[in-house]
Order: sequence, then structure tokens, then C-alpha cells
Amino acid sequence: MGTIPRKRVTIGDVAARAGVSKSAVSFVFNDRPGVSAAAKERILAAAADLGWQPSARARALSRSRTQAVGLVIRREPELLSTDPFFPQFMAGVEIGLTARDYSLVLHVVPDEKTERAAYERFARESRVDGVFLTDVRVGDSRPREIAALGLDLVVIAPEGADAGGDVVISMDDGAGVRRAVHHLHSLGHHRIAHVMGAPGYVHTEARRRAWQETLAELGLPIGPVVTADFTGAGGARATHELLDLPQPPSAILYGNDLMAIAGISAATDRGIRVPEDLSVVGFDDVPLAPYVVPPLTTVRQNVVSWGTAAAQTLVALVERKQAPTVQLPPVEFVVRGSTGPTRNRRPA
Amino acid sequence: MGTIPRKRVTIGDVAARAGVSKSAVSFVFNDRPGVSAAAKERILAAAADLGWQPSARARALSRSRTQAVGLVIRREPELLSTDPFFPQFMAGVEIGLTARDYSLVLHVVPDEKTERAAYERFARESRVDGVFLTDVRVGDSRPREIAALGLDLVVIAPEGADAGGDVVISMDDGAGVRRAVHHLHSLGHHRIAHVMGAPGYVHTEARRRAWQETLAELGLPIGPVVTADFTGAGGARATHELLDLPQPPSAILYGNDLMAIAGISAATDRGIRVPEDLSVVGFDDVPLAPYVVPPLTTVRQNVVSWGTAAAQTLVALVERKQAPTVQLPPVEFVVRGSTGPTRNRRPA
DNA sequence: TTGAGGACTCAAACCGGTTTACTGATGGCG
DNA sequence: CGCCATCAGTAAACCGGTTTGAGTCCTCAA
Repeated sequence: MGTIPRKRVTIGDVAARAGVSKSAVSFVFNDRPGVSAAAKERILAAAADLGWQPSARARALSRSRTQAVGLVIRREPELLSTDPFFPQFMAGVEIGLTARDYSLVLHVVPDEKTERAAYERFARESRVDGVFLTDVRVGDSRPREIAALGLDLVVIAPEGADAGGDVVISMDDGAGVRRAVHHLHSLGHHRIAHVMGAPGYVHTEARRRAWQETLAELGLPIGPVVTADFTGAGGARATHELLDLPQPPSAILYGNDLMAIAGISAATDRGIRVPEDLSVVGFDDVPLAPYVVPPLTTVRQNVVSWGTAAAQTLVALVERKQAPTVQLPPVEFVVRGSTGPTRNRRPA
Repeated sequence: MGTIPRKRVTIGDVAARAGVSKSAVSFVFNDRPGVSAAAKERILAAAADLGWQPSARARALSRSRTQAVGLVIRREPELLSTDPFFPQFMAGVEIGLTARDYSLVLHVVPDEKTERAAYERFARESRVDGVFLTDVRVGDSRPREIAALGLDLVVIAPEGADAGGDVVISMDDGAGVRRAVHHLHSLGHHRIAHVMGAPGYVHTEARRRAWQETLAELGLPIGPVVTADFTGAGGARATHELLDLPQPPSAILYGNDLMAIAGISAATDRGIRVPEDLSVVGFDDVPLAPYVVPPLTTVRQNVVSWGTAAAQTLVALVERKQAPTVQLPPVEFVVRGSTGPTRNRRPA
């Protein structure tokens, strides 16, 4: 005889098999008191036999909570596959979420309109309990909007960003920049330029500010700055602009690795050698950084750990529990071949 | 007086406001007949007034479907932020999913055990209706396992992969490789080596086979092959191995861009110039490819379109509808500066 | 005039859990 | 010994939708 067309096994089946009520099973699976050790054992055995596990669907409805959080990734197509941030961040988030049996719902959107729609959909459909917010911009209105939708929120932003009372996982972008400038200074560089990423972002601003403040502290002149956009093309353009200057810099600090690598390429095209004629520092430490010619000196941040911290914090927020205090590892500064001593020493 | 502590608005509120039953509201929101035009209008107005939208939670339970699909990303930490595949694929998936109001649930896992656990959790918790499977390996048992879990499945794999009856979105990895080999041949290259990616993957195998077959077609000797692992370190190691050969190749075709770029770096370190002494071809066209020195000749695939096709297919599968036939754009071969005519012409 | 059929509409059951209120049975204690 | 607190366990309500079955009202053909 064939197998009976097997329906999905439910909590009722488990209860029947263990000879108890549905409530008892529910209590056991939610670590609530009110079930004897013997009964608990029978219930667990029955569940194991039947291969039963509470359905997230049913649970979500009765608890009015999804056990899922959302992440909206907004990226220009050009930058989508370059950015080392999101893959690492998501890997970290995963670590923090699976430990608490949460899931991550993802939306990848191209522009602001679709981004807003994604958050609204999250809220209206009750698909997630809370969301992460990254790529914060100066004067960003999204935190308020998201809060208004009734979603719990954890913001990921550089230290010192105006958080307006939101829960923030903050990383110290400035520390890396400071180390970079000190490194260049110790190599004798005097004219240190900066190529900024896309304007408007808090982290773009934070990096520029740290660059400027460190130069001031060291008594160096505030070198030229060019605003770019985090893309390779933008980095190349900015580099040409800087090298066209009557008094070009001897070192350039870029807002990310992609621009820095494009910068090396642009310089090389002009016959300017790196690092003999020009020192280059990136930001991110993409996996390719050690393998470009010359290998890129850059700032490495532990993005995975931010993700984990952000996830733990968001889960705690959703469950109205005390958020664990997480210690984020400090930034690292990785010296490779793209920086070297300057030849044109401080002019008289 | 203060605002009344507002509860979540439900279908009942909408029904009451429109003066109809819950069923009528449900019918309207599911495009089912049986509601007069007048009633429909009142219902839509009421819903709009109240800002109501069906709750995904409740809908998932009553329909026994989540309107969400899952993607499990397994990547070694080293490769996580390098791989241009997943970000683009996810962006494409998003396009296909939002059109049908589906969501994407993501898990990023480090190894096989956690990967299996992720699929099991998807199924047991009923969190998703179907899943994508990528990075198919030779003799992969996962399609069977996933099917056994009762999840609908769409496999993304190179053409010719043994699909065992699964629904497959297949891309033609071989076409790109063939174009690359022809390109090198037309430049006069005779000894064309291949650096493979991580062994065991269907796409690693497909690329190697295409390389070999094209060489044979052109009457060229089957050059040396080295197995690597898609990482920069692996690519560098493989390159040194090839250049150490008594009769080193004049051109190397790599399994991906990261290895190719590391290969250029390794060759440069040895004083071998690219492309004068050695031509290099990558695979992927990462955004950095135009900006390394020299700019990388490589194969570009439209991964976004795979994602969209895969998403549309999976949704159709889940809903037991006819899958749309999607035409995937052909691969492109991008010639840049890392390939050039060989100096040591075909030996006598 | 009647009956069949179609168009609308609604009440109730259902999806599969969680939570609440309540019942018995113990047990500790004054 | 009597009373109250505690523990184990259950039935039923509930979460917020979808789906089914039955009922009402109209229209049209026989």
C-alpha cells in the first residue's frame, strides 16, 4: 500500500502523539513553565519523530511578529558589484541573526523612490519587525520616516553622525584617515590631497573632516580636495584634476579603494610613477588591493563585526530587551607598496 | 483629547467602513469576481482612507504561501566581497520579484553544514515558497535534497550542466571562453594556458572544457592548466607555476578577474611585462577591470538578467503557472590593454 | 407562472500557531 | 485540619487574512 498523502505536520499532530494539548507543546517550544519534565520529554520526542518545527507563518501571525528584519540596499548599478561593504555587512548580520533564529529580508533598489517604497512595503505588509539603515546622508530624513512607519530601526553610521536619538552602530572612519595622514606625514609628504566620495553621505563628510583636521594638527597645509563619486571613472577624473594643478600633491588619499586604484591607473597613464612620484592611499581594503600594481596601501575596517553588532542590537530592540554592548574592533591601516617617501621634500 | 491608541487596521475595519463583509474586501484585493462595481469602489476608497493593505503575515498563513523566496549564499570569507556575481544577481532577482510582489529572504553561510541547515530551516519554518540554487557542483546532491524538502527550485548553472530534470536558468560560459581563445589566437598566440577556478564547480569545469575544445578546434596544442581557487593568492601562485615552466605560455586565460589581476601582479613582480611578454584574459569584468594596469581584457556576462529570469521562473513555478520564456543576452568580450600580439611567434 | 441560472453577498470555517482564563491536584503552613 | 499558593495542564479565543457554501435577488426562457 502506498504512503498516505502526507499533510503538513502541525502542532496538533505532535500534541496528539505526546498525549497532551497543543498548549503544552507550545509552552515547551517557547521555554515557558507549566510542563513537567516527563511531559516535556515526550513532547520533544514526538516532535523529533514527526520532524516538526513551529511554522514561521503561523507564529508570525499569532505573535504579531515576523522574526525577520529587513535591509534595503540602494546602489547605483555601477557600484553594485564593487562595493565590499554590503557582502561583508550581510555576512555579519547573518551571524547575529541566526543565533536568534531571525531571517533577513533583502531589497536591492536603484533609487530613492524605490527605496522609500521598499520601506513602506516592509511596514504595510508587516513583513519584518525592524530594519537597518546604512549609507546615511547629511540631514537624512529616512530615520524619521522609518520610525513613522512603526518599524524598529538600527542606524549604521560613522561616529559623530547626528543620530537624532536613533540607535546607532557607529564606526570610527576618522581613525583610519588619521592613521593614513600620519603615515604619509612620516614619509615626508607635505602636500596631501584628498579625493572625496559621493557628496552628501555622512561617511564621505567624516573622512574629509578627519583628513582636514589631521593636516591641521600636523601643521601641514590643507591640500587640495576634489569631490568624486566612489566610482572608478570619478577617481580617475579627480586624479587628473589634481595632477593638472600647478603645484600637484605628492600624495593622495582617496575615499575608497576603487577610486584609488583608478587613480594609480590614471597617474601611470601620465607617466607618473607610484609610489616614486606619487603616493596613493585607499580606503576599504578590497580583496584586490594586494594584487594591483603597486599593491595598495589602505584602511581596513572590520565590516563583518558591524553587521553582527547591528543585528544583535536590532533583535534586542525588536524584542524590547537590553541591547548587548558590543565592542567593535579598531580599524587597521595596511601599508603596502603604493606609498613611499617623497622625493620633493618640504619646499623652503 | 489625545488620539485614540490606534490599533493596526485590519480587513474588518475596511469592511465595516465600506459596509460590506470581510469576504468582499478580500475578493476585491485578489481580483476575484463576485463584487459589484459600486461595492468595489467603496471598498477601495475605504482601504485607501484607512491606509490598509493586506498583512503579509495573515495572508501567508491562510494561503499557505509566503510570497517570498530564498537565496542561500555560500562563500568563503576571502571571496565574499570580491565576487561580482551575487550583488548583480540579487539586483536582477529583485527586479523579477518586486514586479510580482515577492520578497527575497537571504542567508549568507560559511560552509556546507550551515548551508544545509539554512535550506532545512527555510522548509521547516515555511519561510519561503521556493529557492534559488547557484554555484552548482559536479554531481551536486543539493537539487535532490532541496526537492525532498518540498521547496520549489530554480537552478542557475552553465549550459550543459546535468540538470536531472530541474528547472534551470543556464548561461553560456563557454561562449565567452571561446571568444577569448579566438582573440588570443588571432593575436598570434600559440601557447595559451588556463588557470582554473576552484575545482568541483560546474562553471569551473565548463570554462576549462570550452578552453580545451577551442584550442583543439583551432589546431593549437592544449596548453598547460593549473587548478586554483578563484582567490587572488591562488591566481598569483598559479601564475608563478606557469611562468616557471620550461616553456612558459605567451597567454593565460583565467577563471575569473581576481585571479587574472593577481596574475598580472605576479608577472610584473618577475619583470615580465603585460601585454608585451604575456597576454592576460580574465572572466567577469569586475568594475575594477578597466582601472588596473594594464586594463584587463575580459569576458562580461549580464548577470543581472540571469537574476531577473531566475526570479520570474521561480515565481511561475511556485504559482504553478507557465514560466515566461526569457531571452538571455549574449556574453560580451571586452578587449582592453592586457592582451596584445605575441612576440615569440609560433615556433618552427 | 415557474424554474434555472447568474450575480452578489455574507457567515463561518480554516490556516497553525500563541495566549489567556480556568480547572484540578498538591503541598506548605498556621 | 483548613486555606491559600503553586504547579501541571487544558479548552477556547485570538492573530488577520482566504475560501467555502449557502442564501438572496434578478433576469430570462420555457
